[in-house]
Amino acid sequence: MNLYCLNPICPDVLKAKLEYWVSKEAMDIDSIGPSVIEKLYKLELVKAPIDFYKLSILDFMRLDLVKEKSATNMFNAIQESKSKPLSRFITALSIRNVGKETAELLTSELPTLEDFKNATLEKLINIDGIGDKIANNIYEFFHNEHNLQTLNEFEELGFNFKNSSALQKTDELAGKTFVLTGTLQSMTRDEASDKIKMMGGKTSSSVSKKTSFVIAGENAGSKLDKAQDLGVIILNEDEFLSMVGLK
DNA sequence: TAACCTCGAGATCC
DNA sequence: CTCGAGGTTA
Repeated sequence: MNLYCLNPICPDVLKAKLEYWVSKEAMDIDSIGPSVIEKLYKLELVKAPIDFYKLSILDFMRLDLVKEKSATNMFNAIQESKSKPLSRFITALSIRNVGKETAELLTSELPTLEDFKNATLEKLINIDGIGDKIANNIYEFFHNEHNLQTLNEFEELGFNFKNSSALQKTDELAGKTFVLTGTLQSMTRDEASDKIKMMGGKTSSSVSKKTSFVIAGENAGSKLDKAQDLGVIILNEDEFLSMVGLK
């Protein structure tokens, strides 16, 4: 069972949400990390994600962490994040049990923020992969007065949710599920994952008997052991690159 | 047979 | 968490 801090203004929870907002799987604002957030929070410049978007370059310089150049980078990174895909924004909201994968699933059915606000419980529950828990979490989030007010503020601050241009997909890997483990030399795991999806395959984060292939990079961990236990086909980097036509 | 329950497997969350 | 299989109930 999971335990959560029940204090609604618990500083550690608030800071964790801010860190999650900028994290790679959410808004991916690389130039801002835990130490900047710690200072912004301490100076009461940022208490919630919306506050990031009200900061000036001078505010960053006030932190005594960086000079003008880095401060400008941080400011720009925040402004640019306003055009990230809606799925990233939904992920970043920290709705319980709604992470990257669920957010992507949701935005494929609900392409605009309005769709989220208007979605009925029934509509949410009828989305494949969404059950009553997540449906309720989403519904409640988008029917909470404070949340709606904040969402309006985001929109007023210029969020426009550019969706990534849909490149042409193929179906060579249709029906195949891949699990990546370890470090690849020629690309990151995200890049490999994108390539697999572009070719119609799926990626998963855990190995099971439904896994078609495990791609093992350097220092592969327990997923490799599990693949061996289950007799799942294991590919090294070269074999994977050949399979996807990159070598 | 529909409604309800529990449980395991698979996948994801943070 | 979600889902579906399989058992139980009425």
